[in-house]
Amino acid sequence: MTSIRDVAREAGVAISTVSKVLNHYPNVSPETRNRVEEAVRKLQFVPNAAAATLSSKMPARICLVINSAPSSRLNDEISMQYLSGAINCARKLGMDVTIAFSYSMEERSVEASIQYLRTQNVGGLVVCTLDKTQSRLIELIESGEFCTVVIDAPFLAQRTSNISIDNETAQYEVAGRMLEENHCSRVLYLSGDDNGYVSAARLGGMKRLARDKKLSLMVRNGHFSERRAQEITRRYGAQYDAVVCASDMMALGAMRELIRMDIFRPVCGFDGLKLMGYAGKQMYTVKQSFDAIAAESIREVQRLMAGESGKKIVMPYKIVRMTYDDVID
Amino acid sequence: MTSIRDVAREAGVAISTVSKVLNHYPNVSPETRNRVEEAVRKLQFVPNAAAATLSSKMPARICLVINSAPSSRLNDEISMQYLSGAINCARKLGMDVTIAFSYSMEERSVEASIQYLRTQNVGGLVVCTLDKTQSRLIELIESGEFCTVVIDAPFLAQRTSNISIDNETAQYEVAGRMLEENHCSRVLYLSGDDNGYVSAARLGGMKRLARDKKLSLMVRNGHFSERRAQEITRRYGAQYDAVVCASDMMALGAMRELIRMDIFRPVCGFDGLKLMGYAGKQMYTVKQSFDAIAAESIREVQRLMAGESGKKIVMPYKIVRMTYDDVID
DNA sequence: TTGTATGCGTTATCAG
DNA sequence: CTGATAACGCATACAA
Repeated sequence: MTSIRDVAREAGVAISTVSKVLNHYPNVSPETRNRVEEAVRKLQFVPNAAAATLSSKMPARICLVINSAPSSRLNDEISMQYLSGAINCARKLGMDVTIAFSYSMEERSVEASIQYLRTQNVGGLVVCTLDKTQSRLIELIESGEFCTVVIDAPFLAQRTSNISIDNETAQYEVAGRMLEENHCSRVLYLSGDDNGYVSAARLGGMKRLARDKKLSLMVRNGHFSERRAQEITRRYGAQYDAVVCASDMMALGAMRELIRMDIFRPVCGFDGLKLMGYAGKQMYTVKQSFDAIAAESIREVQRLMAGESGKKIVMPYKIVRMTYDDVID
Repeated sequence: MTSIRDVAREAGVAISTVSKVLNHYPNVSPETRNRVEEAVRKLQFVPNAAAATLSSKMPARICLVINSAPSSRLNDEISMQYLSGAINCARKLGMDVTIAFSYSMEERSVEASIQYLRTQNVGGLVVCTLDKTQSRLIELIESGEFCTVVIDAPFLAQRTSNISIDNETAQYEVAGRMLEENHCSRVLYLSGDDNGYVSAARLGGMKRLARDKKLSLMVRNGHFSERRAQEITRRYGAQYDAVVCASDMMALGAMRELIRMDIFRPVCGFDGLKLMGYAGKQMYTVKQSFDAIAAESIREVQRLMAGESGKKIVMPYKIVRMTYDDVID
């Protein structure tokens, strides 16, 4: 294997000079820089990342914690976007990303996870999907052992940042838009589970809208479950003008049931899954840019690793209408 | 940071002895082994992976090449299963997995990719999704630069293995089962694109079935596209007894169109996506265990890296019926 | 601006 | 069975 030493010899300079060129240090004359770069090309030199991290002692790795329980397969679309956003961004920044699944972190003790991450030279965590049942992961975050960015959950500390869209306002807006267009005033709201960190904010947005627009509002807990959404809609759907859902999956269930009942009620969801195209009718939803969120998370965790302190980041979103034709290929 | 040296001091042995214990070498007395293990526990010692790979010169990393173009979001379910299967298996084997997206490999020159992978200490590749348009990735595979396992494409060489289910037989069986149950003999077959490596095998299976069962068979290229499947079904669906599709997405499109046309024809797909539950009717499909395939790929690439030679691996599958109720939560 | 020398935490070789 | 010690490839403080 060709090393930095060979490059140095080829270019007729010292090893350290090569290193400086490679790492874009300022104090190198253009001339030597050229010589070195040419030698690099000629020898097809490739720096060894392991040696670099070992030498610099800088843990350049970030662990992306994602969720993919068998039960959530249909949400994989979201996870993949987190993944690609994070990986592409990290690669640009020269950081290395390793993947962990949140369910597997729940299977091990916190100490075991910490040990594993340390072994892997992980210095920062990006937690993509978190609910209140994931006690070990939460403990890991709160331990402050690693710089951490948590998506969609309100953790904040010296070395912990959080990032999300403004769920409250988004829910307010998407519901408001749909209700207005359809002249509805009696609303059935399917909220998310209490274990979900975003549920409260979304519910809050809906309640605020109800106050502002003097809506009659009934709230039922759909637990982010398509099946529950169906059941609730079957029972109460006919009595309301519209169904507002705190997630796309629930919106799908609600719409499916309404079609089965052969009554029309506008429905809106939340997240912008492609799957929404299969609802059968067009639907409003809140489209998040998960890859942008993940990219920003990577930047943020890098900031934290550089010693900066944790903060709260709010990302933009869009209200969109999705139909089958927007979605299929 | 506590290192192997500290452990050695604590246990009163040499560094090399600690290393031997850590790596489960045979020639260590149970007594010293215990002393070392205790010291490890006491100091909460965590070995440094970077130093290990640097020293052993063994590239312990595997790059998993997956696909997640925006157009294929609905197939993310498959990619995520590949991902989790690979990562879980690799972790058990103590191998490190890094992720690359196939579209980003097409954006760079082959040399650049090789260089990047080398830098990352990658010794093996697992390519999850490949079609004939991905010329650079193909070139990379054929360069033999890395030990490679290709899923669902017939690459084979000294350091290249391939793995897949028996697509020919699977197509034969799933179509056979469905046609028999529904007493159909006139079949519209929506094949995959010629760019897909599995298309020919699946088509072959269908043709063999047609011969064996004396079916009247019409083949149309659906390009793995839901929309195309719809169009073809609209045009020809009424003239046939059943629609057999080389992918779930096409099956969805076909079924949707049949429902719109308000005629019933049995449809079957291929892959076992959860999304199939949204077809509206129950459907037969071929369920692949993508995570098992990925896990096996990891084991295989490790075998290749150990110097063994490439081979062809065939994985099992199941014929299943999927309905909405099987799928939703 | 360039070069020298030391250390990062392991593994592996080889002598005891 | 155990212990020195030399790599591994690079970064960096320091000397020139």
